[in-house]
Parts: sequence; C-alpha cells; structure tokens
Amino acid sequence: MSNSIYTYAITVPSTLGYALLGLLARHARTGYELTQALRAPIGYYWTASHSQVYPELAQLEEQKLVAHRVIDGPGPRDTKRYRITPAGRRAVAVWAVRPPDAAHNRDQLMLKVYSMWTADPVRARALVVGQRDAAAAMLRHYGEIERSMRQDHGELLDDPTTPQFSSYATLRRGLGFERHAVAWCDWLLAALTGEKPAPPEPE
Amino acid sequence: MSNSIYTYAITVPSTLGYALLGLLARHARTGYELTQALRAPIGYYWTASHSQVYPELAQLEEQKLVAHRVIDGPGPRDTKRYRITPAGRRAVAVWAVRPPDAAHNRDQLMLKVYSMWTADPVRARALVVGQRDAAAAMLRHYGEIERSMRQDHGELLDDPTTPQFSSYATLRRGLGFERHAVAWCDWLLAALTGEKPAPPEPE
DNA sequence: TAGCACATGTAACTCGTTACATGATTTG
DNA sequence: CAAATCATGTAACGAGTTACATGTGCTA
Repeated sequence: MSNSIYTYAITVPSTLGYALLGLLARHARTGYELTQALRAPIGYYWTASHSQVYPELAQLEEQKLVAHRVIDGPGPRDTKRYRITPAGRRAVAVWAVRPPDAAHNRDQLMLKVYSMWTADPVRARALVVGQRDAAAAMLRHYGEIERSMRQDHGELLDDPTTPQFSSYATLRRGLGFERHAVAWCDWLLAALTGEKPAPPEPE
Repeated sequence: MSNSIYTYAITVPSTLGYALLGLLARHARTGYELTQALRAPIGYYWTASHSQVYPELAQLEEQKLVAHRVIDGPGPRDTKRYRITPAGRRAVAVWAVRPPDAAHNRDQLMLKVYSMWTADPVRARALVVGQRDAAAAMLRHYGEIERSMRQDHGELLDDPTTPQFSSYATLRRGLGFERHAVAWCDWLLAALTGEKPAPPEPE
C-alpha cells in the first residue's frame, strides 16, 4: 500500500494541545473541566470551545501524551478523566521554553482607532469611555485575584518551580496590561476632548 | 426558485474588509500596496496576506464600498487602483466607533509562562531574556517612528480629525505596550533568578 | 416542571496561512 | 543573468466558532 517510509506524517500538538497539556500537568481533568479552564484562567490569553477540546484530546491520546479512564456517566456518553503521561509532561516542558511563533497581536480596537478620525467625535468619545471602563473593571478583577492568591498561597508565589508562581506571573502581566490600557484611554479621551497643554494661539 | 424574501443574505464586510476601507479612506491604493500596509503600520495590530486581500477587495467592490480603475500592467494581469466610495466611507466611520467584538487576546507567551514551572530553569531564563530583547527592540523602533512623526507632522497630531492623529494614537498604545512588556520581563527575570527582597530564613 | 450544570460528541462554516502559478521591470 | 520588487490571482489546509444533537441529575 505504501510506496514511501514517510507515509505516516509525524504530528505535533497544536497550541491548543499544549494548553491542554499545561492544564493536565497540574492535575487530571475531564474534557468539560478543561473547557471551563479555557474560559478562566487560561481564557484571559487563550480560548477554545468544547467542540475543539474533545477532538484535540483524542489526538493527544493517539500521540500517547495523555490517557483517560472512564469514571461514570451522567449523560448518554461516558465521562472520561484525562491525565498527562510522562511523555506528555516532557513535551510541555520543552514547548514552554521554545520561543513563541512571531505573534500577530490582533487588536480590533487599534484598527478602529486607526480610522477614528473619519467618525463622529461624540460616538468616538463614547467608545473610548466604554473601553476604559471595561479595562478598569478587568484591572479590579485581577486585583481581587491577586489578593486571594497572596492569601491562599504566598510563599509559593516566590518559587518558580511551583504552578502557583506561573499563574502569578501571567496575572502580573494582565495587571500591567490593563493598567496601561486605562492610562492610554485616559490620554486618548483628553486628546479627543481637546485638552492641549497651554495652546499658544487662542480661538 | 425562491421561497423567501430572505434568499439574498445581506453581507457586511469582515474585520479585514474594514481594515482595507480604513486604509483606502486615507488614499487610493492597489491590492499590493494594501498588502504592504498590512505588514506595517497596520501589521502591528492586524495582519493579512495578499491571498486574503484580493478576494476581500472583490467582495467590497460587490458591496459598492470600493471601486477600481485599471492603471497599467507590469505582469500578466491588470494593475488595479482601488478608491473608497462615499458609501464605503460611511461604513468605516460607523464601524470605527462601534464597540469591538469581545477580544480574546491570544498570547502564546502567556500560555508558555503558565507551564514554565515544569521546564528547565536555564532555558526558561533564556526564553524570557529573548522576549525582553525583542520587546526592547520594538520599543526603540516605535520611538524612532514617534520622532519622525513629530518632525513631519506635529500640529496635526493634536487634531483628532486628522489621520495623523489616529496613527499617533495607535503608536502611543504600542509604546506603552512594549514598555510594560519590558518591565514585566525584567520582573520575571529577577523572580526566576531568585532575588527575594530580604528572605527571613537563610538556607 | 423548567432551567441549569454536567458531560460528550459531530457538522458546517469562516478566517487565515502556505503553497501554487504567472510574468514584467529594475537592480546588483 | 540572477534576484528582488511589482502585481494579481487560486487551491489546499488548519484553526476556530456556531449550531446541531443527546441525555442525566439537581435546584428554584
């Protein structure tokens, strides 16, 4: 059947695959629980729906990076609890320190701002106010998470070999990101309102 | 043939379509020139390859938001210069101030950091150093652009009705973003090296 | 008893990338 | 004369979203 030794292509996990391995490296979960983790906390920087998760888990299992055990069944299908294999654990560890693919930071808001000069200034202001409020809300939310992390763990947040440290590092990035987003919105709002620092010629 | 008045679905431009309209709102361009703009400056927050641009232009033309005129031909096909129509201009202006779709900020680096605790600390450090340097290089690059913008235009950067203002606003976001990225990498590097602020119990 | 959380899967579709394809003009 | 730039298009594929599909157990 085969006319080549390359008939079977070697497949490496997709980015989603590594995201799932990273979650399973912490503890075993069902596909459903993995999907939930892809809303929060992973959802803050990577999302996926369950329709992507289940096929990906099947692929990871084919590659022997995860394994599952049936635990029980509330619905028409079995409930499967997945755990990471030693090979899977090695795969995440290697992937985690390889430089990421040159990231194209898709930011729809920037695209809109790029064309904002064509729009109604009143509506432009409203958009920026809304974005500012959303960023401020996220900032508060992250602040609450930080407080509870400091309380629950504490010492662990200083040790880079703990999963808590890794979580904390991503949280700090989120905090800085939203803090800057708010500051930028405030600057833009001032500029849109026409607050010039000491204009030489008065109207 | 038709059993419904809804046979013809109304189609609105995709995000890429609006990106193209935003570029054409500034001045007329060929598909090739639009593709180049989608590397820089738009490429800093939105990318697309020419294989996406040409079909999208055809769709925008079908929707009467752009129009083209053949100018000459170096290759086997005609060279087409596209300009925005009044309807296209109205479409961008409206889109620009509508809240963006709830953005899922995909950040592969954060995903890697989330699993960094499983990895070799030496390689982890190397990854973060590399990311820090890349962010610092971008920061310098944006700084140069800012200087040339201030020189070329200057007054215009204070007027929200000019395209230069819009460009400047996105640039400022980039500057803040990279500045924070560098600071965060520095923090992470210190944490990975094990610089604790006055540890109570010595080893 | 209606709705939600739990739990897993498939199908259709859009978006985006890489590769295929062609060919003139300019530059080293 | 080889390579890059200009210039436009199609095809195949992978990634991601929304909708379709099923069914249990708990709670308001």
